[in-house]
Order: sequence, then C-alpha cells, then structure tokens
Amino acid sequence: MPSMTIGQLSAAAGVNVETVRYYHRRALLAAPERPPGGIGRYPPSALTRLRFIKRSQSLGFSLDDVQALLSLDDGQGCSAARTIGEHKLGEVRQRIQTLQALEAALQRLVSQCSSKKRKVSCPLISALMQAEGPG
Amino acid sequence: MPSMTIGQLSAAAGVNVETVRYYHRRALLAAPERPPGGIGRYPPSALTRLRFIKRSQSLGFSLDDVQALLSLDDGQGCSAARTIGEHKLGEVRQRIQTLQALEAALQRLVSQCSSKKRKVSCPLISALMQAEGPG
DNA sequence: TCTAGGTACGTACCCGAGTACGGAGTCAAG
DNA sequence: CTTGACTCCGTACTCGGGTACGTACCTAGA
Repeated sequence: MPSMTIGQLSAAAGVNVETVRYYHRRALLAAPERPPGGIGRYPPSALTRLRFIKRSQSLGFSLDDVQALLSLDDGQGCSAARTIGEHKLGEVRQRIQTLQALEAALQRLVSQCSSKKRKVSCPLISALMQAEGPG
Repeated sequence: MPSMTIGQLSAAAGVNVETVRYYHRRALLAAPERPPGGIGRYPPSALTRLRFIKRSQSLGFSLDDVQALLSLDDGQGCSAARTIGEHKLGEVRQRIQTLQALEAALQRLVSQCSSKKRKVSCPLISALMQAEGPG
C-alpha cells in the first residue's frame, strides 16, 4: 500500500498531525484525494514535500519563504531560488553581527561584575541605568 | 516642573504611550501617583527606569529578565545579577553557534546554485528535497 | 457487530511584546 | 466656556508557528 494516512505521514516526518493540517490551511501541502465521506490518503510525494518544508525551516526559512521556494520547484526557478537563499544568508549574517556585538557588551558587563574593584552598587545594574541611548 | 505626563515620559524614552501602560500592566514600572479623577505625573526616576528597561532589552534580556534584574536593584543583588547576565551570555553564544552553522550550510547551497556545473534541477531546491533528517 | 483508535473539521488558545481602538474624562490655552 | 489635545481604562488584535479541544464520523480487528 503506497499511500499513507495523515497519522502515518506525520509520524514519518516527525511532526504533529495538527501540523500537517496547519500546512493544508497555509496551502503548503495539498490536502489528499479523499473518497466522499471517507479518509484521505497521501502519496509518498507528500512525505517528500513535508520533509522539504521541515528542512527549509531548519535552515532558517520561514513558511512564507518555503512557499516561495516551493513555487519555484518547476525546474525553472533556480536563479530565483538562489536570490531567496542569498537574501536569507544576508539576514543570517546580520543577525550574527548583532548577536556578536551583544555578546561583547554582555561579556564586558558580566566581567565588571566579577572584578572586585567595584565601588558601591552592582556595575551591571548601574551600567544598565546609564542612559547612553539604547544599544 | 520636575514631573511629566505619560506622553512626555514616553516621548523622552522614545517609546509608545501604550508601551508605558503595558509596562504598568506587567508591573515593570509603577503607575504614577494621581489626584482622584486627575491625570498622573511621573517623577524623573520613571524615565531612568524606562531607559533601564529599553537598554536591557537591547542587550537581549526579555521583560521577565528585566523584572528579575530590577528586583535586584537594592544594592544587594550583584552576584544574582551576574548570574542572570552569565546565563544570558550563554544563550547568546549558543544562538551565535547555531546561526553560524546555518550560515555555512546556506552558503554552500547558494554557491552550488551559482556554479554552472549543475545537472538538471536547481541544486538548492534538490538539496532541500534530500531528506537527510532536519539539520 | 461492537469497539477502540484514527480521522475530519472548526474554533480557540499559546508565547512575547507590544499596538489599536473607542468612549469618557481632564486640563490648558484662547 | 469652548475647543482640542491629552489621558485613562478596558478589551481586542497583531505576528509566526503551531497546539489543543470537542464533536462527529469512519474503519479495521476481534
């Protein structure tokens, strides 16, 4: 039997049944053909698609991104797919930059807190009190 | 006049009036003393506190974190504050790690997409199709 | 045939950090 | 004293990615 119920499909992909239904609502995954009043059965391609979605998500693509990516999957959209990937790469690099700046600032505050040459109040807290503008 | 209305306070801190009220609801910022049926006026310390909140947020602290930090601002909580800071620093470093792994994977996919030695379909999309498990 | 478990569907809820809105009250300037 | 801006207060909505619940229905095994 080459077709699966929604429970089998979701178990195979490691997601919740509700998630599969949610993807139907988001039109990311077609609802299966279904005998009138009966229960839907998914072809193996549904599993491929579901894994595509989860894999894309794990690379930082949103479901909207995934939708765009999927719409390119006609063999023609390679340069468009690359554009989406490059854009996402830029976003990821930007987030890394921001977090590294954050890391440095936090590191500085915490080590001030550790050093014993502080005067009266906690240097972490008093540094946060100084209003040098947010950043 | 050393006291401000909510509009002046929020303008001085660069936040929305609604945000200030939201902080009241979250008990991050005390509601001002207010003549019966009259309009509240905030002391300058409210601005300091508001800036503390925004500054902490910009360092990656959640409002729950900020609440904890503020509760330590009695001159006694320095080591507790440092603990919170260290914990947050760990989180930030973890996020950086994850994003760097992401960056590498994305970079690889995008450059495969650019190189012309691809066979039939878009390598980015077909890589996402390969189900090697999410990651 | 009965029954347990799976499925279909619709709706509501979760998180965090606000934003939006509407009606009533208040305050200062003209 | 009126006008217009501001404030107060409560409730509901936003975004993203689902999760949870309830009811009705179907379907495979004993």
